[in-house]
Amino acid sequence: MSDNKSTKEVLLVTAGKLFAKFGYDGVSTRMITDEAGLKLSSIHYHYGSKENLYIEAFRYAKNRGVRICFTDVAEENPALMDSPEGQAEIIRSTVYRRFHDYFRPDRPAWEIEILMQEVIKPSAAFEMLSEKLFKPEIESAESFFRCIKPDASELEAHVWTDMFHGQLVFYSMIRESMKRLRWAVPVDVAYLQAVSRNLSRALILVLDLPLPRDLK
Amino acid sequence: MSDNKSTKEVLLVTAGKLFAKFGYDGVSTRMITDEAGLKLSSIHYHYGSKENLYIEAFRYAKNRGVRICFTDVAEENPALMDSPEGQAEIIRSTVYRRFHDYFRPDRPAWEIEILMQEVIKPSAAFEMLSEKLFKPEIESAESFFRCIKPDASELEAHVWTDMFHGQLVFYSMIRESMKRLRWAVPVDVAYLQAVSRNLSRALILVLDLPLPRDLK
DNA sequence: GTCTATATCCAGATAGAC
DNA sequence: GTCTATCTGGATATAGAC
Repeated sequence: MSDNKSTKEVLLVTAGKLFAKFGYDGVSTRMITDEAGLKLSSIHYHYGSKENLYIEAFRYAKNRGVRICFTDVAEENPALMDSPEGQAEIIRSTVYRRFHDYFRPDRPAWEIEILMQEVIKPSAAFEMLSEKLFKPEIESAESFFRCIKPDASELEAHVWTDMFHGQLVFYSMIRESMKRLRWAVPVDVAYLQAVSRNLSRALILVLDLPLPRDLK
Repeated sequence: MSDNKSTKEVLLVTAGKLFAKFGYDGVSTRMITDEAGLKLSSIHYHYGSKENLYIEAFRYAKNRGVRICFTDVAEENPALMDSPEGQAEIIRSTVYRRFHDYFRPDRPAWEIEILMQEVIKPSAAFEMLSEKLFKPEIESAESFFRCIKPDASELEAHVWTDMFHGQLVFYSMIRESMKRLRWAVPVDVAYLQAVSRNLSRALILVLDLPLPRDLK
């Protein structure tokens, strides 16, 4: 048996990092095994094929993290839904926690990037993803917005939802090019906290809710 | 000579569409020529290499459209900078015109997508782009924000700028997956008008400027 | 379980007839 | 300018020794 499990995991994580960075087509099996200090055939022994290795890395990334949505926060403290101040607080808290979940420094960036790649360039794995990961997410946000603004059109609820998810997708994917465009200003924890704060303010103001004290 | 120019153009547009959709690595030269109804060697005759064809398609896309920025609109009517109402109007107008430029129905989507791909997955062409396309764009937005909010931190100016460009990148890239996630709600002209309206409102409110009448 | 060697295929590019 | 035929390299995957 030797350290079977360890080798398999090393392959998965090494592959995950590379797939997240260069995309499925941009990574060769040799790149993965060279990087991992293993031989080419180890991929086929442990995973059968490159595609299957991708799917496993993907699944692994999908099952990590917390990914709290608006409705989860609302359910934690239902009284918040009753006042505009409480509704604003749900938004502030959800945005903050989601940014924290996605971008906390001890979380490998590839785990988010490999998921976001699918949104931008859907592959064969997209259906699996969209049902279990994206759709519940989107529906939660939309139902929250429609609940606090029952007079809003369906279109408006979509657009508000997109504003949230759009920022998450954007900052997950553009860190490399940001490094090259604004080398003096790193997209680090402080930067993303400012983004989170700004996004909360934007959503709360656009929804015509009162700003919490610390967002004034 | 025969119809030399026409063949060359057909190759460029066909390749551009495919590169925008599948990325550079995701497209083979044979895919391009099959799609165009031509033979493989036509690429090398007219463009020398696959990479060069990509760069030419890229250049072509880069040189189309208008891409008005905040400072352009401000310069068109300098008096607007003097009042908060005018500043809000600059934002409204810039966002509207930019969305119109990017997403108007008679504009082939690939011309935008091939540019945005570079932001998400920078290639060898990135430097060429970033100097002439992205950097001026970013600097224009930042200098506008710093001009109307001189007390804001550098970080805040960046974050506001990102909110604008983030939405443009997001809606340029996610149309395919949106089709599959929210098939009942097409991301069409009406949708993108709602997005533009919402983004204007968000920027104006976040900057603490007065909302124009039609955005109330 | 991991290695080497190899099979098979498809990519980008080139040569040369027409 | 466009074609067919071909070169060369790199890709995924497999076979079989250890």
